[in-house]
Amino acid sequence: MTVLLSERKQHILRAVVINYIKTAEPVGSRTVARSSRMGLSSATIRNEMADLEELGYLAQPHTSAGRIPSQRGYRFYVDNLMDLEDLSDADEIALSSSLSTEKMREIEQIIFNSARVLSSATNQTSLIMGPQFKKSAFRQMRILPLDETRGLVVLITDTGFIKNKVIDMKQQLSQAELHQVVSYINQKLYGLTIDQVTTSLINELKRDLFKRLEILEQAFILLEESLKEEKQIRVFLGGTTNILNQPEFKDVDKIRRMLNLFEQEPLLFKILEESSSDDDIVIRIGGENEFSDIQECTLITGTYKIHDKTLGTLGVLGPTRMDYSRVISVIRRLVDNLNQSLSS
Amino acid sequence: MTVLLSERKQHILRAVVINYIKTAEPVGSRTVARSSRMGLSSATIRNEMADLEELGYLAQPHTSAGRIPSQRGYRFYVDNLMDLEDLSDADEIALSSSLSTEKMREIEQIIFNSARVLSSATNQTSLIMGPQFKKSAFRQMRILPLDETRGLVVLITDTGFIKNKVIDMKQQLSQAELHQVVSYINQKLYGLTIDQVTTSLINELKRDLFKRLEILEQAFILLEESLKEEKQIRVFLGGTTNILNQPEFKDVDKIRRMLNLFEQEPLLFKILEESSSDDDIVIRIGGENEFSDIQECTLITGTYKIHDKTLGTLGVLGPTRMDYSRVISVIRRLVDNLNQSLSS
DNA sequence: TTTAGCACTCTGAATGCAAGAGTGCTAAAG
DNA sequence: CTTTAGCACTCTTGCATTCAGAGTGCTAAA
Repeated sequence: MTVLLSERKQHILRAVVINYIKTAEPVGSRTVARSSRMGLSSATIRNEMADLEELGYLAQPHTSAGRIPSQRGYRFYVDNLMDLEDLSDADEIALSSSLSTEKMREIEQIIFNSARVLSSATNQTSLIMGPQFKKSAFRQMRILPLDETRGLVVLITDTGFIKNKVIDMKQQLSQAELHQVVSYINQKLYGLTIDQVTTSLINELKRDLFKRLEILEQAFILLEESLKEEKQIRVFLGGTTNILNQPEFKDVDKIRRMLNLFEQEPLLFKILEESSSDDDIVIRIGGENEFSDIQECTLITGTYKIHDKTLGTLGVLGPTRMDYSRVISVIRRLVDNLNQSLSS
Repeated sequence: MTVLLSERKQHILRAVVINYIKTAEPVGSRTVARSSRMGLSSATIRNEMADLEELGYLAQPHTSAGRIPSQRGYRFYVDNLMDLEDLSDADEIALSSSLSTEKMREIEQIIFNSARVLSSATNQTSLIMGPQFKKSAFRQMRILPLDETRGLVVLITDTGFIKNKVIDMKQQLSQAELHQVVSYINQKLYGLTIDQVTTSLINELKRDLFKRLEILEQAFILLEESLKEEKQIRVFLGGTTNILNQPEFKDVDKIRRMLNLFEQEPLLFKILEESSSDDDIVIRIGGENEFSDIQECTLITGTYKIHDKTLGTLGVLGPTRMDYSRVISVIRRLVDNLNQSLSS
């Protein structure tokens, strides 16, 4: 996989990719000859392009059409030819302003907002996976009496999740008793990730406490339900309609398959998880994706974290013909922003 | 607006509507002659259909095509001709099973699930608006100390909303003091709807208490933010891709406009609110809709409530050619179900 | 009042044609 | 040996034409 292409071929490949990204039309030799001012005639370019096709970097929709980059061509472009410019000042301003909308309080809101910004900045569909509840560490549980027979159970994790549920208590409970039970639970569970709070552990707790208090059964139900419920983590989508603007999706059937995918959260989750890594940014071009549904697409993802602990992944999904450079810059920017906003 | 149509015309109109709903093809005189066994030849039917067109109940896409119902035709059908059958046993079973998935705990989950069920039972896109936070009555506010410097503020309404926020307290606060403040607030706000808790009322409270305690500022922030944040109520969508299956949406441009609409929650909210009423079920056919974006669609909505207090609205949005009878039955069924599940 | 018959209209699919874009190849020029 | 000009060839796209099929409206007879 070493670089075997002559300087000139690289130039031409680059020109084709850039041009195709911009116009979505197969690009012909004339166009390349004109755009890359290397003083060569279209005939020469033609020969080189034929070679590039032979080597698998370009493809031809049909004889006598221009060339379009193949998956391999994009890959080579991304790895060797693309220059990553910083965002323009205008972009930078636009982004900051739509992100910094004062301190948003809910973590969900931050994520949701990011999805919106990401999609509108890239004109593609964006996906964001929020912090995973199950990987969060149990911090504490509280029970707040509401009236004689009811109480509010609250469960808090280190990543800022707050789950709650109103429960009916069968008997009245003294403050002291309540306090005792709750602190016992807290002591047992503190620091464990939600993943680690297994049903058997809960049952064990129950055994310890049940003899004394049958009342809190519903508090345990909250715990147990939390475990189940969050199997599928929420994935936020932005700009799902952007995909309709792409000329590669003018076929209703393709659109249907794509939108269908978007409605299946668990699948989206898998796709994102699959693509998340400790690396900076992951780029999956066409067939490099595991999932057959998106093998005509490119997925670019970044991972945001806090104190080296991975929180979630965000990314952009679009046709392989996308503005790689720009999308990468925007994702970088958003990852930075999330890292920062969430460290509070 | 009295019924001026002869028995026979009604029969024919009915046949046309039913047929068109099923096939999505303009229906011609031959088809009607065959399907409605009234022993008339196609020529006779033809004359009647010409009359019905004159009267505005039918329309012709072009000369020498069959007829399709006009908006007025649908309206007449819905008001006078449609017979509402109960759901088939099979449907009934399918619905019950997907609805009764044990007691779901979160109100949001119930709503969300209903959206899914509604869309898949009707093959259309469904919209559901949850209970309106702002119309809920303040029940109580609590502050739960977490550690020395932080506390959890919890806000509870009569419709089961639970809002919470972790706050930093600048100074430590004794249990007693805390209790005093909180119960003062509760006393002042109890029973008011969130709508009625205006900024000025909050400021008044602040004035009363500030002198004593500057610490709780953030608790007030929760209150204030709750007011702002929930301006746009969540609208849940189900089966947005169903619309792609309808032959009337085979144009990418229409699809785009539709999906775009779906991304604009505030608009959806308006549409639903507009269409909600104390009546049982509201049907808006084509141009009867206020919003120009959906004037090629029919919106059928039902309103669910608890103890005569309106909680929210749910509905189905699809092409004017939809299976009115079935959709109405399903919506009725779901409204009943929601009324019941939410009365706990 | 109903019906049979017929001319007429419109759609949609199939076909053919011309223009345009781009290629591949060959032969000449550098 | 590399580059370029020229040219024949291919494929798409848009446009016009044709033709069968479906359905109508009208007229005249039952």
